[in-house]
Amino acid sequence: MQATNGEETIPALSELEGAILSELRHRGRQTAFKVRRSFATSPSLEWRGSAGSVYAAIRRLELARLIEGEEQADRRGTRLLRITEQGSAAMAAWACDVTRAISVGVDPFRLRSGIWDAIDPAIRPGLYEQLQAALIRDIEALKGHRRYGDVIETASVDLAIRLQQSRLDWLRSLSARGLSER
Amino acid sequence: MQATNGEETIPALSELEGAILSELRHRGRQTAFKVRRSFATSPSLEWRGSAGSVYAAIRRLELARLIEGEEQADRRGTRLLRITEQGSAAMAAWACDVTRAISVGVDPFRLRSGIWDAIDPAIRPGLYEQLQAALIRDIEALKGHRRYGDVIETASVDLAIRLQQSRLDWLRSLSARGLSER
DNA sequence: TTACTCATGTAACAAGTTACATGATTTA
DNA sequence: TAAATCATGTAACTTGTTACATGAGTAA
Repeated sequence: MQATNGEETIPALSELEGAILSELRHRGRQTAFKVRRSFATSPSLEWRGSAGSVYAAIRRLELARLIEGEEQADRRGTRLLRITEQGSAAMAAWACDVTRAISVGVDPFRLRSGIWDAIDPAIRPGLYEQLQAALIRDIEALKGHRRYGDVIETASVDLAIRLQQSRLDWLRSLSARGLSER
Repeated sequence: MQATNGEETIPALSELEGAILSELRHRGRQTAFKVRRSFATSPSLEWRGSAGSVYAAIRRLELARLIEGEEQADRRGTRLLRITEQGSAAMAAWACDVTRAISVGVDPFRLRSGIWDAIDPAIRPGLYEQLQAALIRDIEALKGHRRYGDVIETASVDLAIRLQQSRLDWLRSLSARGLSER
């Protein structure tokens, strides 16, 4: 996120900042703690939503007036956060950035896929077996998760299932090709 | 990546470090510059392979003795890098880490998918239109790219195409559902 | 000889991570 | 009342980013 330039903010939101805004937009007033926890239970390893990142991002968003906090009459200093109108606009711009939205992102599977073809042929079938089994388990877990999620989460989980399924299809297409060649 | 503990290295390679090792493993001796350039032309926005990160990662990998450099008889200080045996082992461990490999990663499309459903209905159809058009263009570009890539890159490009296709299918399933409801 | 590509990096900054610290409130 | 959960953060660190600096070799 960039700083204010004196007149107006030109917020190029990070993925975390966008996600925090959308969390507040769709679930209403939340404490920072709850925002953070909703990230912690996300199905991504890369997405820890650590305290250090979330509280820092919230401070940045508040400075840019994209969110506001209200102190509660509470001895533990609970603050309820809500998104401002400018925040909604910034979030919409972030969500509708087509170039960024369709970017392939950081995909650990894709990054490793080229290597698997060249590893020791003695362990390769076992690895493919493990990958397929892990993908199948993950798809099942996501399907279970989908039942309890709300509308906003459903899209995300649905896409995660499609991603894992397409990885699985790719692995199976490798095996099929391998068999036909022998 | 973790430091040596006096006796042995326990390298938990970052994605960049793993990618550098696999680049050297599969394309043979390379200058840091060429490794870097091969990342710069990658199809990911999140993957810049900036000078700062690549040269720093190479220094870390060299300190951990996962790669070695040889000075060339050259007045511009060209150094050819190659992977060591320990480097190959570390790369294999990194590539075969099933849990990390099947992680869904940071997916900008999935992160935004839940928001699109709730944006202004006046602009939503246009957005979906733009997303579909951009995905189709990207798939065409990837297909063109595939023809010139080597064996290692083919897997990665193939998976990128499958990812974009599954996003496109998801968008089309939304439109189909939307139409049937009206 | 001018411009481009190859090749090395550094400096300042941004934005994550883990691990820790502190205390209030609720539940078993 | 003990343990779990809610709630706030900070400190030290890691690993990326952009933008800049420097210079050698090559092709127009």
